[in-house]
Amino acid sequence: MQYWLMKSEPDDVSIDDLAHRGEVGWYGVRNYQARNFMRDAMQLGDGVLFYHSSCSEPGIAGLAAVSRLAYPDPTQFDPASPYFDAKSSPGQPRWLQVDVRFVARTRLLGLDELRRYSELAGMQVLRRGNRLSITPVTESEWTFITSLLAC
DNA sequence: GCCAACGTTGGC
DNA sequence: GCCAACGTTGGC
Repeated sequence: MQYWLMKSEPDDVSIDDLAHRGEVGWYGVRNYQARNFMRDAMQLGDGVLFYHSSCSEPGIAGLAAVSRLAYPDPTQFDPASPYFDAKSSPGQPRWLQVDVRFVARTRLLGLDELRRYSELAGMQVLRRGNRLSITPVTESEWTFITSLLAC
């Protein structure tokens, strides 16, 4: 069992969208490091901090869980998709996704607030210039954040 | 295999 | 819209 922070642009898929749909495919990852986390490390039931990025209030907006192991991301084969990859093929898919299911909506735990806790100072998402859309979260970080959000 | 150019991410 | 950070591409 591991824990992850996964970024989504709320204009694309927000925590409310996930709450409404129950489960979504995490399509559109086009970074090898993030893909490898999904392929090699994610397990069913892993905890996910659902993070809203590229928006007016970036931060953690809810909780989710990995509900399906890595499988090919269908958008890579769709010429109409912005995530189309001509160098990928169904026989040799380059990009993968997992499914995540809704667990809870939380208050928005903003980036500014996250930065205030020394317990979270090591989080990858807080590092300057960080762009990785999926990052591992330690058990102590997970425990700290979920207890904050339970209040 | 180096590295400059380029593109993307994402906070501000 | 700006710009820092950094991953990717491609010429050599």
